[in-house]
Amino acid sequence: MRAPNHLDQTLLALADPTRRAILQRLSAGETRVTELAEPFAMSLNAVSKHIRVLERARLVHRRREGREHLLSFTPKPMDDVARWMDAQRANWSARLQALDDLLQAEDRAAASTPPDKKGRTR
Amino acid sequence: MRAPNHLDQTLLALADPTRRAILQRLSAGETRVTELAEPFAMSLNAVSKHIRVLERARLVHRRREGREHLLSFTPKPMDDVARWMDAQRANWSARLQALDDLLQAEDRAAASTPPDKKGRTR
DNA sequence: CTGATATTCAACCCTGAGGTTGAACAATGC
DNA sequence: GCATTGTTCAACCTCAGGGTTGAATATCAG
Repeated sequence: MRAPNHLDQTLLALADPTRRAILQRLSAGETRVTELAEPFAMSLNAVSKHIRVLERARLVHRRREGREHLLSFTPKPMDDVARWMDAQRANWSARLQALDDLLQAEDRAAASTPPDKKGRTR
Repeated sequence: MRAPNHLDQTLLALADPTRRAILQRLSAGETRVTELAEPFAMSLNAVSKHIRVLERARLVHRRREGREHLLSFTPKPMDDVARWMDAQRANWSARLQALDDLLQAEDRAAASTPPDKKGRTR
């Protein structure tokens, strides 16, 4: 029994072209379910399920107005993803930078001592 | 038979805490498979499968050195995700901005005409 | 009340994801 | 050659994802 966290659910929700298309459509404004489903080559029910996935990930908010359900895009979870990715890339860059510094230090050391075959591949 | 595109595969690969942890570990530098698997409460085989998912998404590159397989993080696919998200949020902001402009225009119009109760619910 | 429209619920199917275990393969050490 | 280490391959299990169809629910229009 896993307890999927928010990042899991957001990324999972985004990992489907239909759902990304839905979000794209919604970022142009509130839309009814049927209207949203119309362009897709699948049943209304299938789209309804996709919407539930997006709601679970809090990427979509539903507002009921009579028998119509109006959906809107709520971008906050994507900010969280962006933050995770930024952190990840910061790590990565930091490591590359450290590696670079190290290599330069080695070069300087090599320059002041008899050059004895430094194999810096790449 | 769907043909999942790169975004799909990248996001799917990222939508799992084990795999995100693997990437985090790898962003600190190249690591052997066994070493990578050690902290996880699952079989080596399970981790090996996760790695294959990451490779399929091109988030990880494998370099064979003797019997050891050295894995490294390759961030490019995450850049693509970042680009998609930026575009998405640009859309969203643009729409909010347009909405805002519209509302302000209406307010100005309302201020210069007798308010005649148009049922703008909410 | 009746019928049409908007939407979900429920049951089912198929495929793939994530895990297991056991065997196979490849490189190393003696 | 032989045992050991690093890693994958293969078969299997269970469960969730994404789709279908058919029925149920809620609202609106007459």
